[in-house]
Amino acid sequence: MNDHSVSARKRDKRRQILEAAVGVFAKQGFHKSRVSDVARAAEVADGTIYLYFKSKDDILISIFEETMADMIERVQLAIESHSDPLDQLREFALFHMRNVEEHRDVAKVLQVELRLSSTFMKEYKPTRLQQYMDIIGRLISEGKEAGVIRADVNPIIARRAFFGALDEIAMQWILTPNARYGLNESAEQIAELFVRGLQS
Amino acid sequence: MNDHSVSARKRDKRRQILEAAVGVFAKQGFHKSRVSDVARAAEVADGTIYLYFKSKDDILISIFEETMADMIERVQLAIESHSDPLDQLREFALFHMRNVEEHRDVAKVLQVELRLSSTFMKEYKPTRLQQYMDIIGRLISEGKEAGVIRADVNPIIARRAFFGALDEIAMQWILTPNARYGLNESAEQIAELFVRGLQS
Amino acid sequence: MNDHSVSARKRDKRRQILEAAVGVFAKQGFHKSRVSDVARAAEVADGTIYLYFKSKDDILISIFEETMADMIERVQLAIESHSDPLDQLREFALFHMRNVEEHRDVAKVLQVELRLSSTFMKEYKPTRLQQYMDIIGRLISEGKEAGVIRADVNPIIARRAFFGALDEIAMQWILTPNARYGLNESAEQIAELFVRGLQS
Amino acid sequence: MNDHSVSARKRDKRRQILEAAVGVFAKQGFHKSRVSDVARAAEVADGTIYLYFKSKDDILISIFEETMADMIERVQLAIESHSDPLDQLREFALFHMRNVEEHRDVAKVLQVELRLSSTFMKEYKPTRLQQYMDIIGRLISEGKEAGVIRADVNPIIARRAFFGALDEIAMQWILTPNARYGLNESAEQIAELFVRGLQS
DNA sequence: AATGAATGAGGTTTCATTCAT
DNA sequence: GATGAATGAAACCTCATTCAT
Repeated sequence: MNDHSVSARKRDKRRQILEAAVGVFAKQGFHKSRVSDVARAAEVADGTIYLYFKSKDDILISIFEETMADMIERVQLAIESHSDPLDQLREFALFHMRNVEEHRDVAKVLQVELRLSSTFMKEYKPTRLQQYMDIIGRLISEGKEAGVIRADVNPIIARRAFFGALDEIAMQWILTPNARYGLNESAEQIAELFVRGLQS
Repeated sequence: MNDHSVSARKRDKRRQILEAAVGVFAKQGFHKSRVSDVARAAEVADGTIYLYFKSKDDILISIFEETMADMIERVQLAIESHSDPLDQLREFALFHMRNVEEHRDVAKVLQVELRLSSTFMKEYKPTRLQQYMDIIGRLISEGKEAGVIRADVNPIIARRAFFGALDEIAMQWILTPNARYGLNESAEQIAELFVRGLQS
Repeated sequence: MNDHSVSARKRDKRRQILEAAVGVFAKQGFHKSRVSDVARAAEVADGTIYLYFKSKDDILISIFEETMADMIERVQLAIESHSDPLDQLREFALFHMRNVEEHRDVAKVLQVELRLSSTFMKEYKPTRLQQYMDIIGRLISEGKEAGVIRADVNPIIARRAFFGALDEIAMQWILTPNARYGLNESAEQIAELFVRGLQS
Repeated sequence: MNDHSVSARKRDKRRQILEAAVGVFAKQGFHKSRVSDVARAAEVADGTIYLYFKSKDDILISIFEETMADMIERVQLAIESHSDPLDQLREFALFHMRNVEEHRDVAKVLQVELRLSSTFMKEYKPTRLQQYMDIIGRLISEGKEAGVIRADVNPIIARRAFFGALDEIAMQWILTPNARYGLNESAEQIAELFVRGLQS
């Protein structure tokens, strides 16, 4: 057995636990999920979890970190196909909502459960979230430089407002079993609102 | 002892507990606050709390309910001074942020602690929050009827986007001890964004 | 208002509480009954109970004491109509069971609830119960002197065995909603057993 | 480590807790004993108790269940040495009392503490006690068939009367530190009483 | 005598984490 | 690396009782 296969197996087991955790947390909620529930779902022993994660919270944070890293990468690819910053913003909104729709379990854990965890938002600094929002901020700044966005727009405030709008709608959609509006329509509406609101 | 003084004393004690709870929850967080911490701060015995509230969660929910009821009333008064729905929306944003700024402790409990409580958002239906958001929705609908807001705006999506934007900024301001931007500037920026975004 | 009426009213309120307590304890069980439940049933304030009884346990003990005092008096009247100690024993059994049947609530409290109270049987010395059982013991001793009961019967053991037999059957009847045998038949059977068992 | 030693150790720890519990409950009473008292006596952590028992009540019920199962087995062996049902009844009485005398702590827990526990006698159906009493009933029925016991004896009533008599005496002996009569004499007296009372 | 608001002690159970095997 | 038995900290709430009015 060579090094590669060992570390590959290791990564596999880590992934195995992470995927089991997403399912368990989405179904029962983070708080109500016991570590042993995750262990059972991942088909490992309780103690094994602690070979890969520092704590129960660390599992949640890892889900967040890794999902966000992936999203940051993919959203950048998605917006590359446009050149106008405003079109890119629209693309961002569509991407975000499509992502929530396609990975409901992951989205539920990130949107709902993550916030119910007392460590998050307080002790943990969500750098990844910052990075994700920074993409929005960069687009706004580029728009300002290109003259398509009003000069008096504060990119720091605007990017957070944009993200807040997307986030609130996504949260609602996740919590409501049968939402009245699809996320696609919501994304379009929000994009339209902000594009009009931002442009010179 | 007449009826007035008795029920007044009773109301007083309830308020005494509620105010102590806001302080304790804002400082230590809801989860880390013990009922006896609230009792000590309110200068009553632990058991007394349960004469006025069903449970620890009930204290949190009562803070929410009563603060929201008050805000709903006051925001309606605040927007009455304007007649244009778009001006009223701007006033709403300013009112909301002014409120967060002036009652930081209460805002912190509502914005942060309430969401960390596992009962809330899941078992408890936040009717008051709905009512508060409904005011935004009503302004948008009125704006559409008056022709100052685009006909293709979906008020249900837009009101939630507007609230989400305000909420995200407020959350950030509360969690960041020394925020770069005052809430007043943020309110203006968001109002401007949405007014431009919504208008025909 | 003269002394008589005052103390009469006092006795009335005491009785009022005692009767309410029997009902409440029989229905909910002593342990699950709160003092305020008894107060509400007796239509007095919680504190009033403590003007008449030292503690919650004291209510239970008072029910016991007063019921037993009454039963001791009445059972003596009942057995007076017979002269043969063995007939008197039979009468005792019949009286005991008739009493359980006719005052099911009181019996339930005495038989079941009293024993579930941790003070009773341990700290409290049930003198009245002793007195009640002494009547059986006396009948047995008289029977021995009269020669109708075997000389080798130990009255102290026999009286407790007799009471234990009655008590166990009564307990079962009280706990079983629809008992297979009426208490009258049980009394006859036990009497027959002991009369035959005791006689020379 | 082989399977045997693992499950043996497991059984050992369970027994360790059970034996500690008997001692603690007998000394302090079930109600006054805290789970941590039992844990300390058994030299395990508080939480370990809950790996073997569902609740504090479950410990008590387990003591009862397992002791009764053992007694049922042993009393049947004990009465096998006789063939006459009346001799067997006598043997039963002697066995029962000998058992109480030899396992005073266990008997105290079963006789006294079990009844003071509010769950028992009310929610829990004591099947084992029924089985134990059934042995008496069976002996009586066999006696009737063999013609040594009166035809008009109701076995259901008689068996409970017999058990009640034994139980009441045992209870008294356990509660009275220096009882006047040994349990052996009491067993003989009760056996004599019932044998004479039952026989044709 | 009557009230009832206020008191405050007290204990079971869960479950994240550890560590000997 | 993997296991899973063992650990032990931690806090909500009830309700008998008191006492100022």
